[in-house]
Amino acid sequence: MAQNKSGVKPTEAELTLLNVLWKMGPATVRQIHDIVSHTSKTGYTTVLKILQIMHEKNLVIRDESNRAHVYAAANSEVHTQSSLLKDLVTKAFGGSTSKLVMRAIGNSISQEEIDDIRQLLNGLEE
Amino acid sequence: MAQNKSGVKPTEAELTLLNVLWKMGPATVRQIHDIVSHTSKTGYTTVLKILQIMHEKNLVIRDESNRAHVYAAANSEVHTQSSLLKDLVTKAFGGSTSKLVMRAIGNSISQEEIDDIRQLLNGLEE
DNA sequence: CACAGGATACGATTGATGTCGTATATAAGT
DNA sequence: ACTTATATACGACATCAATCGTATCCTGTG
Repeated sequence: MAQNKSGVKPTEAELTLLNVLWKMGPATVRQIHDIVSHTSKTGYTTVLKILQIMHEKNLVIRDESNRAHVYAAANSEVHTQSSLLKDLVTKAFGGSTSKLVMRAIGNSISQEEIDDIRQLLNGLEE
Repeated sequence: MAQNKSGVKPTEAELTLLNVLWKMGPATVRQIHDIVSHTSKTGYTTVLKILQIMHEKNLVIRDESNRAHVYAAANSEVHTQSSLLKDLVTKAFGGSTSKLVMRAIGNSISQEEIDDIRQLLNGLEE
C-alpha cells in the first residue's frame, strides 16, 4: 500500500521545498524553483524530480489540470513539525518530551521567548 | 580534513548505538550487539561495521589495546541532543527555538512535565 | 604447537537521496 | 503551420546508509 499521511518523514531537500509551499501556498515548479534558487544552486529539474518523488510519497498533492502542475503540501506545517518532533523525542530523548523541551530551553533562549512559553504553560493548565 | 566534533549528524542506526553507549559507557562490539539484538535483528557484523564508520566520522573513539576493541561515544548525550535540536530548529522551525518548544509542549505533555518545565524556567531567570 | 572460537577487516549488495541531461510534449505567438 | 519557449517524463549517475557474507587474524587451551 502507498504510504499514507503520517508514515513518511520528509528528507532534508524535501523539507526545504515544503517550507516554500507552506510559506507561499500552492505553487508551480518554476515558482518554487525561483525561491529556492535564491539560497541554493539546485537546478530546475532537480526541484521537479524531488516534487515528483514527494508526490509518490504523498507528501504533496498536485493539480494537473493546467500544463504547469500546481503543487501543494499534503500536510500542514504544524502536523509535520509535530511529527518530526515526535520522531526526535523517541530517537534521541528516550521518549520524554519534557527532556527535549528542557534541553531546547537550556540551549539558549531569550527572555521574551521564556515569557512566551510561560504564557503557553499557563494557558494549558485551564 | 576529517570531520571534527560538531560537524557530523549521526544517522538513525548510529544514534541507536550511541544511545547504548551513553547508557552503558564504553563497551565492546559484542556487548553492544547483545543489547541492540534485544530490540532488533541486526547482525553482529552490521553493528561492527557501523561502529567502524562512526569511528571514521569521529562519532566514537575506541581503545584498541585489547583484542576486542572498546568503543565509547565521542560526544556527550547532552551535546548530541543539543546539536540535533539545533538542526531541527533551523530546518523545520525557521530558526525559532521557542516555536519548537511550544509545538512540543502543545503535542501532549503531562501536568508533571509542565511543572518540571516551569521550574526550569524559573531557574533560568536568575 | 596446533586449532577452535571469536574478533576485526574487507568487499558486495540493495535501496534511498540528490543531482542533472536529454527527450518529448504542448501552448502560444507570428 | 512553424518555431520557440517552457513543461513534464525518463533515465543515468554518484554518494551514502544499512546489511551481511567471507576472509583473515589473534589467542588461549589442550
